[in-house]
Amino acid sequence: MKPTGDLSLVKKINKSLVLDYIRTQSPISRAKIAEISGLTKATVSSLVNELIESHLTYEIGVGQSSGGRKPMMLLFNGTAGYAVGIDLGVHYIYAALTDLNGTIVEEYRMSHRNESVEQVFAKLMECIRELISRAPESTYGIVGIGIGIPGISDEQGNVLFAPNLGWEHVPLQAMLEKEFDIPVIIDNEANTGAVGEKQFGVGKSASHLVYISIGMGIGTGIIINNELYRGTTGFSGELGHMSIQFDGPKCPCGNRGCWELYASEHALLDRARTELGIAQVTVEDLLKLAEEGHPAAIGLFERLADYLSVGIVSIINGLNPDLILIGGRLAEAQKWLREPILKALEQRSLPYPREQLNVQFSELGIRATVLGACSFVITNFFASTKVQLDWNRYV
Amino acid sequence: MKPTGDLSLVKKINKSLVLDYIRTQSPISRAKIAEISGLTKATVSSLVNELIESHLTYEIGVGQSSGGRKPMMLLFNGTAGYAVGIDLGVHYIYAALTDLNGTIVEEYRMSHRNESVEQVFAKLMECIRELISRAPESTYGIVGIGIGIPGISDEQGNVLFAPNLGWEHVPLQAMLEKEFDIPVIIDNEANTGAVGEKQFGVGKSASHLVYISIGMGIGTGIIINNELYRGTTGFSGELGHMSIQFDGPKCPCGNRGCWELYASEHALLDRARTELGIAQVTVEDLLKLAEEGHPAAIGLFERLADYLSVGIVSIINGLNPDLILIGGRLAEAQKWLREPILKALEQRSLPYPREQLNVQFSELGIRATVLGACSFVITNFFASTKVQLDWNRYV
DNA sequence: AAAGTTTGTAAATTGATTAAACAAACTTAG
DNA sequence: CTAAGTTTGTTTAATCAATTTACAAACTTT
Repeated sequence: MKPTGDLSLVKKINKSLVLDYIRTQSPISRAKIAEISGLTKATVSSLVNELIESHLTYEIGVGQSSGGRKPMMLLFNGTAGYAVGIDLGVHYIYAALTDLNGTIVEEYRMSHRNESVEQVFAKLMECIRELISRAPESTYGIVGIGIGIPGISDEQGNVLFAPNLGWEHVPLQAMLEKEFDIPVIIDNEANTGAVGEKQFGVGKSASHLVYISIGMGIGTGIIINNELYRGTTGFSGELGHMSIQFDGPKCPCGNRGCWELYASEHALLDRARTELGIAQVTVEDLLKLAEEGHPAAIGLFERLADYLSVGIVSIINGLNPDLILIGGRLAEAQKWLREPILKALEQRSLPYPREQLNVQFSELGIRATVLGACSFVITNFFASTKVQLDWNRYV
Repeated sequence: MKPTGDLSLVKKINKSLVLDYIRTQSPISRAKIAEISGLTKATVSSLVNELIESHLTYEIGVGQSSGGRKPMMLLFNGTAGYAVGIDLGVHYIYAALTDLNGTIVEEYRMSHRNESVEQVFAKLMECIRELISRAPESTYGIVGIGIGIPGISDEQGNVLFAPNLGWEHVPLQAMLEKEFDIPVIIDNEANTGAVGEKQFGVGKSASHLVYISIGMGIGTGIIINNELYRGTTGFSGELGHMSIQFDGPKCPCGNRGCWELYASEHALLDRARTELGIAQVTVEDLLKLAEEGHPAAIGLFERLADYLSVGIVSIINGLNPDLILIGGRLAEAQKWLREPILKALEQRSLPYPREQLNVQFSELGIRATVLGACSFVITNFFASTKVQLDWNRYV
C-alpha cells in the first residue's frame, strides 16, 4: 500500500526541513529559518520548540541584531546520540564512535589474520562493547551500528560473500542485533566509503558521484540523486568487473579483462614484481621509491593511472557524474596518479559529460568507510522521524 | 528554496494517488480505491468528484455487486488531451499523436536526406501541424510535443550535437515553443526509447532498466528508481563509448576501443563487407541471408552478440538492473542474438547481480521512441497537478 | 526620546483528512 | 417474499497543522 498524504506527513516534512537548516546553517535564528524556508514564523517557532523538547536542538544565546530585537540563535545538538561505525578490513578492524554530527569521539583498532568467522566476530564484539562503554551519556544513547565489509551483503545484512575474509553466508546483522538490540546496518566497503565522502568528505556538494575504492581489487560506490544506488538486489557497484579488454585474461568472476585485473593494487604489485624484479614488494615500498625519484616506480604508477583512466572514462561517458572520487589504499599515490589521470580523461572522455566534472582524491582516507557506516546509522535514526516515501511513484 | 509541506501538498499527493489507481486499475469503484489506498471513503469520494469535474475521470456505470449496493465504476478519461511525439531519425521523421493513455491515434511519416537544418525543421513543422489538425476535440487539447533526436541535447532543449543529422547548437525547443505555444520536450533517442518501453512496453514492471538502442552506433537510456537518469548535465547514457578494448582502434569521440566500434550496425556491416565480400550490404540483406540458413551471416550475428555481451556484462555488474532491454534497428535480429547473448551473460557476469535480471528485446520496436516522447509530454502535463518535489533532499 | 525594525508568540481562520453515522441499494438465508 | 446482513457512497462533526493577522518585547537609529 502506497503511503498517503495527511497532516502528520506535512509536519514530518517541515520538521525535517527545519532540522536540516539548523544542522547545516547553524547558528541560525527562528526568523532566519522562516525567511529561507518559506514557512511562517509561527510554524517555525512551534517546530523549533518541539525540536528543543526532543533535545535535538538547543538555544545558544542571542546573536547580533540588524536593527531590531536580537535573535535567539539555535544549534543542532550533535551529542544527543552516538553511532558506532566499523571498517571490517581483511586484516584489521577499525571502529569509531561518532556523535550525530559525524564527529569521531572515540576510536578502537584491532588486527586479525587468518582467523575463523567466530574469532573475528568475537573481536568485532569486543570493539563494539569497548566503544559503547566509552560513549558519553546522551538522550538517545547509541542509535545503531554500521559496518563496511570487504564483500557483498544482501538487504537483510547477511554477508553473502567476502572472499578475502573467507566469509560466506554469515548473518552478521542478525547476530549483532541479537547481541546489542540496536539497529545494525551492513554494507559493502565501497558503498560505505562513498556515503562517508558524500556526507562528511569532499563529496558534500556532489549529487551524482562515483567513489572508486582501489585496494586489492576495485570496488565502486555509486551515489545518484544524493542517494546511494543499490541496484535491484543490492549488488550494484561491481564496476571493478567491467571488462576493459574483451579478450583479456580470465578473471575469477567469470569475465575476461576485468578492470581490476589492470588497475588494482594487486595488478600494480604484480607488475612491480615482474618488471622491477623485486620479490616481496608493498605499496609503501613503491611509494617510497617513487618519492626518491625512482623512474621505474613512477612509471608503474603512471601505467596504473592509464588503466584507471580507461574505466573512469566509461563511467563518465555512461553516468555523467559531477564527481569521481578516488579512494582506498592507492589514493595515497595521488601525487603520481592525479596528473596522468586528468590528462587521460581530457583526451579520452566525451567533452559534454566532462564539462561539470570534478575528479578528486579521498580526503577522509581510512576514515571514509567508518564515517559512511556511521552516516548510514545516523540517517536511519533520523529517518524514523522523517519522510520515508518512495516519491518517484507519484510521477 | 526547498518546498514545504502544507494542505495543498497533501491534496496533490492523494489526488495523484487516486488518479493513478484509476489509470492503472480501471474500471474501479470509489470503495475499492479507498480500500487499497488506505484513504477513507469520504476522502476518495471527494477527490474522485474533483477528478470528474476536471474531466480526467468519468463514471461508466454500475458494476457487479458482491452482496450489497452495486459500485459505480470509474474510468480514466484518456481522451481528455493529446500528445505529439516525434522520432527524428537520420533519414526519416516518424510522428504520432497519442491520447493520455499513450494510445496512438494518428501517425505521419516523412523522409529526408542530406537536407539543411531549415528544410528538416520545415518538415518537422509540417508533421506537427498535420497531427494537430487531425487531433479530436478534447478538454485539454494538445498538451505538448516530445521529440527524440539522434544526438545530445541540453536541459533547455537545444540540440547540441547530432552528427548524423549534421546539426549543431540548434535551439529546437525554443523554435517550436515559439511556433506552437505549448510545452516542447527534447531528448536523446535512447532516452525517449527507454521511457517508452518503461511506460508502455516490456519495461512496465522494471524499476532499474537499461535500454540499449543498437543502430549506427550504440545509445543507452538508463532508468533508475523508475525515473530516467539524466546525469549531472543531462548527458548520461553514452555507454556506447565505454571502452571494451583499452588499446583498440581510435574512436572519433577520443576514446579507444569503444563498445559501439564492435557492437553496432556499423561494425556489423563493416565485417559483412570484408568477411562476406559483399560491397553494398544492409541489415535487411543479412537478416535475409541468416533466415535462409547462410552460416557466415549467422556467424556474423553471433559475433555481434559476443561483443554486445561484453558491454552488457559491465552494465549488469555495475548497475545491477532488473531489466536489460535491447532495442533499435538490430533488435530485429533477436532470433540470432538472443541465445548467444544469454549464454555469454551466464558465463561472464557475476552471479549475484544476475539473479533477478531479465533480458528482453524491444516490443514496441520503431514506436518506442515516439511513445517515449509522448510519455515525456504526458508526464509533464500531469506533473503540473502532481507532486514535484525532490524528496531525496529530506533524507 | 521618538520612530522604525526585527524577533518571536498568540489568537483566529482555513482547509484537508479522519471518524462516525447514515441512507440507499443490493444479496442472501430461511 | 421478507428480514437480515452487506456494500457503497455521502454527510456531519472533529481534528490538526499550517496560514493570516495582530501584537508585545527588544533592539537600533535618528
